[in-house]
Amino acid sequence: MKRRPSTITDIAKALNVSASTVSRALHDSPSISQETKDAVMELAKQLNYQPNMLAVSLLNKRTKTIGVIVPEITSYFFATVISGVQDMVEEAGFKLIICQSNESYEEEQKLIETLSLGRVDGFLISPSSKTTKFDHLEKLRASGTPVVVFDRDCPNFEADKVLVDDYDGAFQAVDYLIKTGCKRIAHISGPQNLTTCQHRKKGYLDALKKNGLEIDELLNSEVEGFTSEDGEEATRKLLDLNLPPDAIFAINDAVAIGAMSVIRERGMKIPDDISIVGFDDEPYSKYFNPSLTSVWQPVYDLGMLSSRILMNHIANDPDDYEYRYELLKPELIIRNSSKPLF
Amino acid sequence: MKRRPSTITDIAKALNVSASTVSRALHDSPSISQETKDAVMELAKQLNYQPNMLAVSLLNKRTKTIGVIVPEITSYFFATVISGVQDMVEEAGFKLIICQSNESYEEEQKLIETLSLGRVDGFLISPSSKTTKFDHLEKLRASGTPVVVFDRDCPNFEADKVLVDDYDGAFQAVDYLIKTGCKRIAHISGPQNLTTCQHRKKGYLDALKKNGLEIDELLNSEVEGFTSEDGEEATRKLLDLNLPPDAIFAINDAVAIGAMSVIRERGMKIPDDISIVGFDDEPYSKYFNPSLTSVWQPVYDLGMLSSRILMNHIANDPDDYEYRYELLKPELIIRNSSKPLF
DNA sequence: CTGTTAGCGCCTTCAC
DNA sequence: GTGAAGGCGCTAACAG
Repeated sequence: MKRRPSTITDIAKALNVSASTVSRALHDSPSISQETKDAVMELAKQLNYQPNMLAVSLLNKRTKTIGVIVPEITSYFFATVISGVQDMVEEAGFKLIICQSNESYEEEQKLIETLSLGRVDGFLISPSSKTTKFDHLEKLRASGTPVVVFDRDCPNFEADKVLVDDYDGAFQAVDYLIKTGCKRIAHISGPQNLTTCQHRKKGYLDALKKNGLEIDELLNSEVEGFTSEDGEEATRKLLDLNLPPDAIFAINDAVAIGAMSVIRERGMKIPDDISIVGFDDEPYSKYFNPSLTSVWQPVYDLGMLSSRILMNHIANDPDDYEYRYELLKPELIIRNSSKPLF
Repeated sequence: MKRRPSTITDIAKALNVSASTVSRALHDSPSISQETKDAVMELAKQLNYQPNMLAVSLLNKRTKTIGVIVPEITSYFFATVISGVQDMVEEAGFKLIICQSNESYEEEQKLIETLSLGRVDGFLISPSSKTTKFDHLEKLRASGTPVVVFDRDCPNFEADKVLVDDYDGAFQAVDYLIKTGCKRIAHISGPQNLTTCQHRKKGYLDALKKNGLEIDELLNSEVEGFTSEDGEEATRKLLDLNLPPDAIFAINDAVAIGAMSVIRERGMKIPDDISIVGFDDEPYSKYFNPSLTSVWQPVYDLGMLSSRILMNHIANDPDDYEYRYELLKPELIIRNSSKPLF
């Protein structure tokens, strides 16, 4: 049943014309008689001819494919970014090869390697939490492959970057908690070699300082991963302190959810005994009980913008290209896991 | 800065040998002197030579790439399936091109078309909820491209299939609700041209019948999408009935979550006034308040198995290939949104 | 051990 | 208007 796909040469032979003529006819070149065109077109349809993009790519050195590397695909955040990317590049006729590094530096390296061999036209990358060296990215840059870094920054690596103002988001959240009367605000922070986590922590600290609150090291608990289980564990520790917190600002919603569950277990009331704020504003967050106050990020737009910049860079790559740096603004969404302002 | 990647010919010229020799040396062919090999290897490293997979693919007609088409990538279900697929095929050196049809038949068609041009070695497909004709898939089959259909069946289309026993999952859920004393059990069903939704509905109906409960058409509310918002709307209707239900079996967790929120709004108690059961057992479901009883599916395994079957089919494709049909078993996870058995 | 030839499928000169 | 030739990068015969 498996038969060889038909080629331009097949058509040429059957019609007793040259392959070039067929190629031109298929591309509707003006220098081909209508007669020939019609004949070619018809036979092409009949033979179910489909151009072999591999051959075309080999010839003009462009695959119309871009590689996307994310730490993981199952999180709402990255899945939505990808969705935005997809919708953007599709119009331009680009395909996506999506890969997850599983937060591993080695896997990330290998993925870039492999995709390079396939000659993707550009990369969209959010580095793993273990990535601290960027040689693999430098290599891409050296070879002239456009790269856009998104969400998680790669310090000292020059490229187009589309990031979120995590500092601002965190600052807003904590400043708000303070204004609602919280005095001992804890932070469950993420891996500190991720810029996003650094910036959120800094935003937290600066909000405390600005409001004249003392900084207590014990109130900062760092988690390895980003799951609710991580949040549960961190929260238990915080609640076991001699002076437990009256608010928790969590690195993300998943962790916040874990925190809420532990707090409920202990019979404490949210937000009366303790306020909770998350980060990401996942779709479910408003459905929790109480609904979760969280920092919303323009995730879909992040994907759209990153890919637009990449496509632009690919289409038009002068020697004096100036890297773009975009910082998107997050927004605090106030719900019932924190107290109202008045 | 953008320089042409070096090729086998570059190395050959520099070393005054033929391209074939270089090719053989790079592949560590036994018929090449160690001397030459060393020289080639060294220069290759020096020039940062990377084989052009496009050329290789063009030659041996295999791209080591498989196309994955899902309705949407942002749902926990499909994202996790993809994760399983990724982990499986990676070992075999395959890449993934992941695309979402956005539940549109047209987009699905176009995606298959485009990926075919790129000569992917096989397809992993879960059809859109609008897909009722399978000509696009038949075309693939005719061209000899292996296709594995997963989760959502394509009736009358012959292919490898890896599905979940949705009927069984639904039956378990509803049977359990009845055993805990529920008498008026509603079902919020999904688009009925999806086999998954059909089967869940049938499981629901059969469980009622088997237990001698009357079937009330009013207790079945069908939603278009799979979001919590859809669930809210459907639930409002159900609660507004003259004889409202004392339990709701929802097509998935997202819908169930929406249902819970409406029920809380109305001041009713879960599960005392009304029990809720979802489907998918998403990671957050156990963190809701009350935690959600749900039907768990072996999602990751679904991805692993589907891709294993596909890779197998690709590697070894005799004329008398027998399509495989796998039906994975779901499992009811009992939590606090439903009453205990005793 | 190594080189030559040919070709994967397509397109782009350069001829006529 | 159309054809022939050459080449994208690589590999698999077939010769030595």
